[in-house]
Amino acid sequence: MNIGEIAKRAGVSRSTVSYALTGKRPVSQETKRRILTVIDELGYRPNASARALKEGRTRTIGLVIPPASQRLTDMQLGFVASVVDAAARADLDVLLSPSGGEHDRSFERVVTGRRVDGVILMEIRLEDDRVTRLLESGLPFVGIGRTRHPEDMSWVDIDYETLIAKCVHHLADLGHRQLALVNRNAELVAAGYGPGWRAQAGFDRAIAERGLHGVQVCCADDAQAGQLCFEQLLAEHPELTAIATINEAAVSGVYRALADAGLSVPGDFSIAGVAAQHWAEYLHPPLTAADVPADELGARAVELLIQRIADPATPHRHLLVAPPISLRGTTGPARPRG
Amino acid sequence: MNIGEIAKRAGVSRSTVSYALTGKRPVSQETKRRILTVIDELGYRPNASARALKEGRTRTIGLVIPPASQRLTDMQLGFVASVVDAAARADLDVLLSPSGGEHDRSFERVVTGRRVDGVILMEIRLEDDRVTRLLESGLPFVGIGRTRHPEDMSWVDIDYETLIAKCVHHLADLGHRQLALVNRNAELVAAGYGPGWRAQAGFDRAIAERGLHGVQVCCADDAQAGQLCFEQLLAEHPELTAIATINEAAVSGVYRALADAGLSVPGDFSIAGVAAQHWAEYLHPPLTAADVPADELGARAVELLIQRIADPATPHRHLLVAPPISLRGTTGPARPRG
DNA sequence: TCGATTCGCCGAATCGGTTCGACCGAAGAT
DNA sequence: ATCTTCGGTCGAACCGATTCGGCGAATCGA
Repeated sequence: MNIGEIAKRAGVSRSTVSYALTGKRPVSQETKRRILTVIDELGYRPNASARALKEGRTRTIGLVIPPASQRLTDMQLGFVASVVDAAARADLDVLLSPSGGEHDRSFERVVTGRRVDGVILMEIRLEDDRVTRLLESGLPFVGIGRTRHPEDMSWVDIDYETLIAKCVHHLADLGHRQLALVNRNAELVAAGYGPGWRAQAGFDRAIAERGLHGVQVCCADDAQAGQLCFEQLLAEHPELTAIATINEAAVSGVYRALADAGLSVPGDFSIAGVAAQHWAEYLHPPLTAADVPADELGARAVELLIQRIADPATPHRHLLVAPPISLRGTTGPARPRG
Repeated sequence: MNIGEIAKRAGVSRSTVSYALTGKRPVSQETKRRILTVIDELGYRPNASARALKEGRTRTIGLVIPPASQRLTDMQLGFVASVVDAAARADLDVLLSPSGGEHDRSFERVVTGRRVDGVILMEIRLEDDRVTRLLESGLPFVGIGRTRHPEDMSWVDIDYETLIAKCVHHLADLGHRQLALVNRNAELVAAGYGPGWRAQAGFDRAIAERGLHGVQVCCADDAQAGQLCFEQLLAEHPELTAIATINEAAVSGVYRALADAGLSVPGDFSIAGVAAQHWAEYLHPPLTAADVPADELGARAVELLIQRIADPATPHRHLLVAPPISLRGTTGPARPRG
């Protein structure tokens, strides 16, 4: 069922069929009607590979996600969903590549085989081999997240540094003097995961500015870990009265640990964080947090990518979002514990 | 950077380069070495579209997921993750198609443009247009879930009917007489979503067998809805002492509603369900549930699909899993409420 | 009435691989 | 010594689309 078959049955040449479909040259009403009728009867669809070969583009974008082994956080899921959705609206298909490590076959295939017109990259580290590979390959790409040298690439990102600083200031305003930052999992942070480092930088800066005392802990991205991690934190630092966090998946575990310790929120303990809006509202109690518009960010990343694909020479664009903190009742005046 | 360029620089013909890479015909050591050196220097990779065009296969599978608008449940996420993972292990790429409605461009593109060698379909309804389309297109596919005529296709599925019946029997054994089934969201069930209908069938059957009294409610797939829905259910049916559910996302809302009503689990109220193992353990308290091995199911679906792609004439294969119920403490002896 | 446009269509080249038939020289069989 | 076999290579066809140059007929202007 190829274009030649259609041409034969409609009594025209193959090129005429092509022009009838694309409209790139005029075709008479009558001929077009005949062609479309045949196409309809036979259910013909142009072969995507052939078209891609000739046109030099695949109408497909790659989406590089964290490896399947680790559960996606709600925010990451929001990114994926909105990227897929925005791509579908632009009639682009999405090729998924679960790639985290250094040498990943899936990533190489996607980047290197001209399978996609561009790539959206998630979970970027400050130094990221995949970014290097993409830059030297010349393939258009957009990061959800950025490296240490953000001017070299296009990206959308969350301003964790500012947001965590804001959280600290908010808590300091409420009288809290002893704070902790609950970061993402240790390996990720150790590997130079951008949000982890920037959150810590923002935390340290704000702590210093306000003359507070702060500790930082890494915690695996799930509720169980959050619970354990926080129990330990409470035991080692009984002076703490509040935490700031970027680890949305750990928060419900933190809640449990607090409940088990007989501490009320926000009466005895305050929590402020950065989380996908959906998730912050979903938590019980709803989390006072900077509401990250994950859905919008994914869509914007696709927009940027489409522009870069259309004109790879266009200057890099960046979108750094720092949404305001929504007060939902997990932060309150400090009350010394004893 | 095409194969001709490599051939020229290595001083051989294009076919020799091809044979050196694929090994489909012998090439002398010396020649092969020269070719590989050039390829390495220039970083050449065969163009996937050209290869797909000639070979007639794309080394890509399609994964049809629910539309991005609705949040994936934990179980669905498990399916996606394991499919992607299994595909990557088999050196297959995964093209994502978020398709729920009837006429979906993304789905049509994937199915019809020879973009993929096969498809894995999620969220199947008893009567499903997408299955019909796939059957008439002749494209190999495997369902995670099955239609009303399951013999016509290959699938892996969860035996919700049996499992919910088991839950009911388990609760009946504990002395519960007044049960409710908390189903998935109403639109899905109304649209003929297989698990929804089969769960209800199993529920009705077991209720009848044990001479119990049962009600069924549909509930949107999230915690808020679970809470509201369950509050209403408690109010309208104060006689209930237990529920069975296939709606894992709603369970934590149910917990909240119970806590708010001052009812303890399992002292005052029992809950048994069907859920991804990961999720059942994650819940607080951990849910007594049939542990669905979501990770395994996705991998098995990919296996079946690979077989069908290799030989489309192979008879259809089916995998219906009915894992045992893991008792985790959310079910206990009935105690009349008053 | 005749040359210049315009319209509608065709044929052929092209994208970048794979694959098949053929060829050549060297080694083995008879 | 001749015939076969086989390893190693080449050239050309092919997959199914897009696209460009060109060509005949109809239309237009002068």
